[in-house]
Amino acid sequence: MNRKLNMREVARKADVSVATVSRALRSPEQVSPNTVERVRKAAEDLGYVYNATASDILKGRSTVVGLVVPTSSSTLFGETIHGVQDVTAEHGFSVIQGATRYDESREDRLIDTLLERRVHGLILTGVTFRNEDRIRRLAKDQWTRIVLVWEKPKAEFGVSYVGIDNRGAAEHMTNHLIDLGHERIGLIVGPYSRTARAKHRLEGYRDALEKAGIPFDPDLVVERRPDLLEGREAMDGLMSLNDRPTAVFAASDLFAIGALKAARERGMSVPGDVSIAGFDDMNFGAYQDPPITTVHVQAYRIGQLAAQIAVEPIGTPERNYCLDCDLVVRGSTGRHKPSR
Amino acid sequence: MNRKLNMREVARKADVSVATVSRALRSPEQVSPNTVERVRKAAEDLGYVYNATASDILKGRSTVVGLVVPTSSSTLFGETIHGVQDVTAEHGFSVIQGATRYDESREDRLIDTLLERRVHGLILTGVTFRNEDRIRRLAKDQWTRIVLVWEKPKAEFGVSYVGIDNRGAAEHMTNHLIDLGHERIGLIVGPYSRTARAKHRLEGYRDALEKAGIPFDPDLVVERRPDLLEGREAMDGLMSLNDRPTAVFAASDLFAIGALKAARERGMSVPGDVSIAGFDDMNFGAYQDPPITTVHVQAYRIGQLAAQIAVEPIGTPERNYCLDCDLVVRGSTGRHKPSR
DNA sequence: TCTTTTTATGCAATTAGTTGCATTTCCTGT
DNA sequence: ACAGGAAATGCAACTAATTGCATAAAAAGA
Repeated sequence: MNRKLNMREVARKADVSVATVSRALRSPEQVSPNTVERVRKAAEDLGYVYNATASDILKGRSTVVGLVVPTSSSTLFGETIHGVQDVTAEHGFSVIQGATRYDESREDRLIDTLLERRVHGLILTGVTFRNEDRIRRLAKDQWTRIVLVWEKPKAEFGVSYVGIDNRGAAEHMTNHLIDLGHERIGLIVGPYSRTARAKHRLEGYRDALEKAGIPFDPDLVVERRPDLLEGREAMDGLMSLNDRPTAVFAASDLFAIGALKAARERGMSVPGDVSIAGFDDMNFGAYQDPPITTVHVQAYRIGQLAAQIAVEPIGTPERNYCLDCDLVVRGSTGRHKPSR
Repeated sequence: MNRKLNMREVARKADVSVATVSRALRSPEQVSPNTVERVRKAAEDLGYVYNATASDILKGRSTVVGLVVPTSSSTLFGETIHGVQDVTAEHGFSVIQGATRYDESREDRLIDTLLERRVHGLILTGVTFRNEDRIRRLAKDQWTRIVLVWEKPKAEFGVSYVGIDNRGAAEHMTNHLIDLGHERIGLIVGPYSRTARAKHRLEGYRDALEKAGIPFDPDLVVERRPDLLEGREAMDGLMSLNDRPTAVFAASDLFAIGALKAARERGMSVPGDVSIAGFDDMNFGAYQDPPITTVHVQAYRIGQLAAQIAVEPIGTPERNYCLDCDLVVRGSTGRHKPSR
């Protein structure tokens, strides 16, 4: 209806100046109670809504943070998103969000857009190597607060991060499988050639093998985009090998659940015929049959911490957190039976 | 670093006026190729980034849409979010997103914030009855384009919507169970006292019972917040009844997967001892053992359509879509065996 | 060469809210 | 009653980008 409903209109109605309206609504202690009431009533009657964007512009700041996730349809990143939203809301910030869907050009465009919106902070999950340089430059310029999430970047990156020790956790899980007597261990892993998270999980897997003196076999490693169907297909491939693995480390619970289905379809029992281990501890994992052995990640907490860093004033020194993540042993992994 | 890097700076560097900079960057055909080049270079050198927010303010429009979902950690709403993001991005819009987490006060505050950000459109998923009046008023004022999603609202609501016929689909699914010979059919359903989506599913269930001449038993209806654990607990309650149901319609796949686990824990076979039907066709459903019979919903498409409506110019008449959703019969439902 | 037309660029006002400074109003003390 | 101080309010400039109008410069036509 009335497209230009601004403080001027309210001022006219309340018979005061715009300045007074601004003060009455935003810092009422500077205005007489009488006037505050009159202005409030005028605003109410007109249906006036404060314009946060205009305020941001004028004050030369921004109360928006950008959030980039690989996908919005994941219970795991969902928890992180909730953590971010809760903390930003507390500070009066809004969240502009976008999903890359593992597509690098979408990632590029998303970051462009967020910068044009002048986000105060930028929380990046699963950035690809391609954009590393750009991130580093942005961080150095100090216009926006950059927070890398879910991954601990290289030491002298000069960027805040909130992550987990993917490499250590992957090594830990692989050791669990080795301890159960497995020697041929398959790995289904995310796009390790493009993201650090997947790369480090692969490295952890190799570390464990090496320390145990088990030779690395590239045929046992499958690189896939994390999702159920890809996990199922990857598992199917691994199970078709001549000398097939007796355990599979599916480095995402999505892979693991897909793999579980593939095993079931082949009439294989888990963990009787093959053990399956996941990563991330997505809520669905515990509801599978058998429930998935996995690595627990404090996804919500990660989001909270990232948001806390992101909303801090420009110029605040970078902060880093590396969160613990524990092995959760459930029913999908078991002792290797050499009898087969 | 340089906090006030604006067109004025670029203009100074390129030795032209701000007006020329604006034109060179945004509508280069109005400026001589020579100058365009000089301005572009200056902008590049300074690391200038266009300020979309300032442009919005001046033009008195907004290129942001607000998106409210019940939860961000759902593969289902995730698809809708992707649909929204893809279409809005095509039109140069950004998405400010928030999750209510089934909390009404969070919903209130979220809508407040989005209005203060002057979103051009507002896509609302799972609004509670509490906010219905407010929505109706907002829609009438025509400042923002309101789109209700995932639910077909009452006829003369005067708001755009993109939804499914929850009532019809629920009736359809209940009929499926009745056709299989079930007469005692449990229902685990979302907060029907607060959201239309759940309410209509309950009504569809009752419609089917009534038409089949099966008396409605309130003990068989459990109202819960949609999530795995709640589904498991609800199922446990239903299975503890003296005259327990032989089939359970879990009106969300989350409930269904939780219920499946509860049945398993009690040593009951599905569908041998009890049939379980879900709703929404979340990707995990097909990966359960047995795979869940459910109602397929075109979640991504819903998001696309909603976004299309949301980005249309203010004043465009409201549009409505009611999408088809098909029954997907999988392994979790089977014929009732009176032998028990 | 001089006009006419086209093209390019600058000026200044505009959007909405904020804030330092100036002014007015009110209250207190003498 | 009047000065002094405090509180309340208004004025106007500011944030960044856009655009109608005016002017300047270049190109085309006579």
